[in-house]
Amino acid sequence: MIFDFFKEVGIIEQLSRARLEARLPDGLIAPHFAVLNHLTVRGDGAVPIDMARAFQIPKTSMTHTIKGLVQHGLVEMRSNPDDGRSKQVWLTDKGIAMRQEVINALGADFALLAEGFDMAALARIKPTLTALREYLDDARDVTAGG
Amino acid sequence: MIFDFFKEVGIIEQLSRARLEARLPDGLIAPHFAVLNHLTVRGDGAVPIDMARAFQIPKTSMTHTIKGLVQHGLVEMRSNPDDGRSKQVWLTDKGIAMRQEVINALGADFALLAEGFDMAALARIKPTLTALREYLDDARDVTAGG
DNA sequence: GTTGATTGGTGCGATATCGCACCATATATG
DNA sequence: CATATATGGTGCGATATCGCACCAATCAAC
Repeated sequence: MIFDFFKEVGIIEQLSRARLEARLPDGLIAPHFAVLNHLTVRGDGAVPIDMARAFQIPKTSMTHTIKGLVQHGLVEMRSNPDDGRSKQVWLTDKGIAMRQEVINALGADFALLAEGFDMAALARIKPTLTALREYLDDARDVTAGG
Repeated sequence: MIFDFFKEVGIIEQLSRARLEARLPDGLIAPHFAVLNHLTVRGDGAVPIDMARAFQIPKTSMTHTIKGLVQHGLVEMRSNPDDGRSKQVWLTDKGIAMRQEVINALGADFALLAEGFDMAALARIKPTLTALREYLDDARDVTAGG
């Protein structure tokens, strides 16, 4: 049944998140890492509201996550020269280093996974997951029956 | 890359959870529904600690979730005649009815999804997801590099 | 059977999520 | 350019998650 499909997705998300967070320093959780990663991959100095939209979370949640990163010295907030309302979030050297360490540790985790599980099978189903994600993303505001 | 696989899983989880919660009465979220569903599918009168283990969450979290369901009159707590330490969680008529209404609403959501997305493709990749979930589940305590 | 260890539940505190309200700034309208 | 509207950020309160500590009940070891 299709309901079970999403149940499996939920469990895998929970288990993989637990493994990620086991690699993070005390006091940091998945959303913190997601921000560091976003800044690295999509470009440093992002505006908080833009990341909130990218993650599809409320802006108050993003404010809170960034505050935690600032307190740990992993990012710093700067005023945005182009817009006095908004700010920019910049990685610190410590933040760059910490993300890299986590990436390295995750590499070991993935290597272990590859020893016991058919990674090619995951690569094979990834396009379908991507298509589903894109569909759900686009149809975000479409509701059945009101 | 394999990292992106889990990223897709995370996003799909987030989007599907949002859609589920849009179908729930005010004040109830996915974990509440998960408990109602568990009691319906796996058997009524479950012991809280057993559900906490099934969901792989701390027992304090389960206590909290059940408390919310009790306050909404959807389940009731009874003492366990077989073990004075533990309790049992039983669905109320209201709880049974509420779950069914949500199931019905989700049916409409799934029908809408089926109109725009290839459900057979999801059915095709489900076994791989199940295998991955089982693997991660079994290897829960195995760590790479300590 | 007494005693120590284990187990199930919960109060409490720290942190997370998020809606509401508010303020500062920017943009649009005239 | 004065004013209305929109936008970005944050304080606050409600609820969620979860580790720690504690208690009651059970089980294990003798």
